[in-house]
Amino acid sequence: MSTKERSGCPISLSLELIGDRWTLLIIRDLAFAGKRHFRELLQSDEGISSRTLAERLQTLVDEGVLTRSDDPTHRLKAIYRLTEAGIDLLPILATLGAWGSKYRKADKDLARVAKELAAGGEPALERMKKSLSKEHLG
Amino acid sequence: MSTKERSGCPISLSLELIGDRWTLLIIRDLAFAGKRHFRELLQSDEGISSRTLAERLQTLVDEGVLTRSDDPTHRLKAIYRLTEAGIDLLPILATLGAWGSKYRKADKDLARVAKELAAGGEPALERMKKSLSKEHLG
DNA sequence: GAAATTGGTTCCGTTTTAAAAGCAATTTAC
DNA sequence: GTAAATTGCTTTTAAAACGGAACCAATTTC
Repeated sequence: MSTKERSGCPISLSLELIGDRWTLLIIRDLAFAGKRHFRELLQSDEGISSRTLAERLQTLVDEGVLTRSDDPTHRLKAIYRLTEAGIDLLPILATLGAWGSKYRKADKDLARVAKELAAGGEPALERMKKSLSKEHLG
Repeated sequence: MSTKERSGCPISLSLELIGDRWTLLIIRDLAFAGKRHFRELLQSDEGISSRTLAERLQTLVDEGVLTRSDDPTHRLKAIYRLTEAGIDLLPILATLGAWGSKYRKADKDLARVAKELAAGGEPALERMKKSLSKEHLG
């Protein structure tokens, strides 16, 4: 993930940060699966390597999409949370999920969930954003 | 771009195909810039290499997101067009554009365009989809 | 006190990517 | 009619990204 920007196009700038095979899966697990710790995020079905996970988390923190804080109940644990910018990635996850449900061979149950979120339109997204704000921003 | 699927998650499946730094920029240029030919697509501000462009176009055709056809007016030219699946990527482009406009240092004018499309909501997207259908599906 | 758990780091081999040059077929300019 | 330009790629070479496995010190659990 290089840092040199290629153009001022908003789509391009987004892709420079989240345009890869892993970043949005990390966000997905923070948003939908309630994961907060490194070892939890390591356990995704897709099997991210610890090296890649560590690097992505670092960049996401640096770029203001996540925060990293100490777990008060366990000194070795770090807590990763979404920032407002991270929560605002939700519409992207939703549209990706809707497209994948429609055009790829997706798991039935997960496809249904994705379609429901998409069918709910902006109101459903706003509700979920608010819920995420409570969980992640406190 | 490996072909082995990592999970049945719709988001993950979408990212396997379009989760990289280039694919959605190609779609963007087909959808917003009216580009149709290889050399036109090569001229993006971001400077994709001809090797990467060729490989991406091939997979997108294979996966049913684009079509490739001969240009009747010029034997050396090929015409790339969006399929229905390609046109349905528009909401993803729109949300990516909106996020980039809000959280990255985007060009002012392009940010305005992106925000307008997002502000128009689903009706604006549907209108643009119909317009793209006319242009690409004929 | 030994074993397990924590968030990573290090190493190494493979895959992906960028940059540049090249190419045969065709079209355009003169 | 011929030389130059244009077409969609392919080839080559080198650099960067990535995956897998092992490893680590600090801490927590048993």
